[in-house]
Amino acid sequence: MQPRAHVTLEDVARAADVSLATASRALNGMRVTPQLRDRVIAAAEKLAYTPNAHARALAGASHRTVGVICHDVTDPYFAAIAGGVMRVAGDNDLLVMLASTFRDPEREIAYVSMLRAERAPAILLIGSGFEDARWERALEAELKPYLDGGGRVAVVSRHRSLKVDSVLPENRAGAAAMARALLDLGHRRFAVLSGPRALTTVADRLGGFRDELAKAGVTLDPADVVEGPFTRDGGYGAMSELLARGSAATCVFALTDVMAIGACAALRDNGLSVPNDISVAGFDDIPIVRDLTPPLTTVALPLQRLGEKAMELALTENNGRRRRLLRMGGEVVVRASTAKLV
Amino acid sequence: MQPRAHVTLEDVARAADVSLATASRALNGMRVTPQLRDRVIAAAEKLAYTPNAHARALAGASHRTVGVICHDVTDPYFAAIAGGVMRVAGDNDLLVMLASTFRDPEREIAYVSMLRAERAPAILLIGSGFEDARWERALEAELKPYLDGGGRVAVVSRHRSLKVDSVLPENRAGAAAMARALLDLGHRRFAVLSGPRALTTVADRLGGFRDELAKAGVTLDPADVVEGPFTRDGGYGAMSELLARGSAATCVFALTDVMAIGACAALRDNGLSVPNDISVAGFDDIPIVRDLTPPLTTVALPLQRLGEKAMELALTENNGRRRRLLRMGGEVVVRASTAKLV
DNA sequence: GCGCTTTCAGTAAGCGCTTTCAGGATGCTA
DNA sequence: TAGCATCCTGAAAGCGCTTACTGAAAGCGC
Repeated sequence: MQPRAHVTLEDVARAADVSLATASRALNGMRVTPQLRDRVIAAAEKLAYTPNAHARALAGASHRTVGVICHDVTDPYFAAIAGGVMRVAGDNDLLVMLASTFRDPEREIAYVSMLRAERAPAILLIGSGFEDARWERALEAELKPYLDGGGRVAVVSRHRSLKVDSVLPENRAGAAAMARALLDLGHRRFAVLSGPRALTTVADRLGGFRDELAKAGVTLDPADVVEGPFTRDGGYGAMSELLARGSAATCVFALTDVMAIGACAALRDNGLSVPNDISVAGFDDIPIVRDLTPPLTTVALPLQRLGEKAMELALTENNGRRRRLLRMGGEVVVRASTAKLV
Repeated sequence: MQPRAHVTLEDVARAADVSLATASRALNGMRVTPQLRDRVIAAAEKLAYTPNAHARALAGASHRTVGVICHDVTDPYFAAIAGGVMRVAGDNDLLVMLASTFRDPEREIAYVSMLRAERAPAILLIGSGFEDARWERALEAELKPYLDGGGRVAVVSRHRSLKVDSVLPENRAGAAAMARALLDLGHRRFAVLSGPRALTTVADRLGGFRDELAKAGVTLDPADVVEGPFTRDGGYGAMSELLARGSAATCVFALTDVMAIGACAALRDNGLSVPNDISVAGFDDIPIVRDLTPPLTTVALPLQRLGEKAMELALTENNGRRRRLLRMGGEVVVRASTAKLV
């Protein structure tokens, strides 16, 4: 038998000798005589029938694939959050579509647009927004009609204009707490490995850290703030740059754990010991940092929970009033990568 | 103005005062008088129109979202491969939909079925298959009609029955090479931290390792092979179990790097030093293991390349003849986690 | 046994889009 | 200026499915 390109419901109906409507009903578990239903199901199985999701969606049946857009699934930070999202989605019998923008605002818009086109019931935006008015307007322009059309949106970690449910990790206060913890250890001269200024997360963490230091009368020398991509290699490069500049900092605060990992590698490659020669702290508490030697001091964020909460928000009605889950995490976990200065 | 639930092409056509056909053509860049086209585009923008992807797909337009199914995006191994897939997909202007099965065969089938329903142009299956005849048949039953319907499928790392293009990491020979490398270091008593027997990858790696040892007259004591989940905690647990058993092994081979990381943590927690007290080796060469202390000896797989190749296979015609990219990677990289036994 | 409600299968009307086909301008040749 | 090819535009036919709506048959009370 020559296989048909696609087996349709009509084929099934014909094979079972029933009408289209009956076939549809039988397959969707609606009231149909058991005898007919069995015939339809048998026919469907024999023909390896799979309903065309597009036709189904078009005909009005809701569909169950939510979209999750993050910067980079390859980054453990996003992977952990996505893990949380998928957990809750799985519990609710939803399929998850994960997309990476690789921090390209254009691509983010493209994905939102696509998800909108797919009539996904919900879109989750994970990760820092950009400090870019043009992008903000464009995203707004995509999201507004989507929301008006009944779409649900929840975001993790972007607090700007968007009028949607959000889960906000404690970036600013977390960084401030880290400043205090490091000051308590006796450090007075700090360096910061920063990420792209365009990310709101960078502004928050750097600001929180700097302001708290200022309260203690410690200022951050601009030469001690090095910017690099939010990646392991970005951290490596930034740390190398810092060493090249001959910074006198006794403690380096990397704005993400991933960068901190790169920084530690750079230090090791330069024959410096953490924390004996220099202390290193990170932010996020991604799972791996506990297993590093030395384990990394960092600001703990309940990553998996952030994802779970975001999915839950998107799943429940908000009655048009935006909800915000503030102050998620932000506690400093002091491990062995930071030394007490005597 | 009360926002419509969904702006349709018809709304745009009416606003621009043209026919449906013209609106469609204008928006799709087909030949239309510039004047009309501008009017249509202006109207579309004003109304924040986004074409309904389902209607479009149903009407026959091809769509550009490929599906990637892996065991767990949260695992750096899959994340790295997925990264490669996305790179190539991005270059080809494709959107990628990532799904995690969490090693549940049922869920894998569900995702394939869904992707089939979505009429995704290609499906990529990443990661070991299961040694389970029932599952194999069910998957076959999903894939066959999909392929017959013109769908493209490529797999990474599952070499069983499936008649589809595949990229096969050098599991068996890689493990054998590792056995030789470890023997060369002088080790004679080994332990293996294994994954679920149901995974073909486990059979290959364990078999390759064991057989190569046998060639050198070294046998693997069954008590020195501990099974656990392919996760960090799985490795931790398996290593703990091994210690509890009082194994005399001088070298532990974990079937994946992720497990090896857990194993190192367990050893550290037990006050044992790697590699002084015991050597540890892994498999995969996920990016992080270079940054561990000590950096991990492992079998290097070109993870990103595996993903890229798979995507490329799925993108190019195979004329019904299945292609296999064999012997990808498999070289042993000796780092500091394994010591020479004198 | 008659008229009523109830149950269930079938008919057909879309969902929003692409695309074929046909027809009306337009421009060109002779 | 008639005749023909060339372009565009619009009308309409689906793509495969869901779901009113319709109507027939069956079950009920009197």
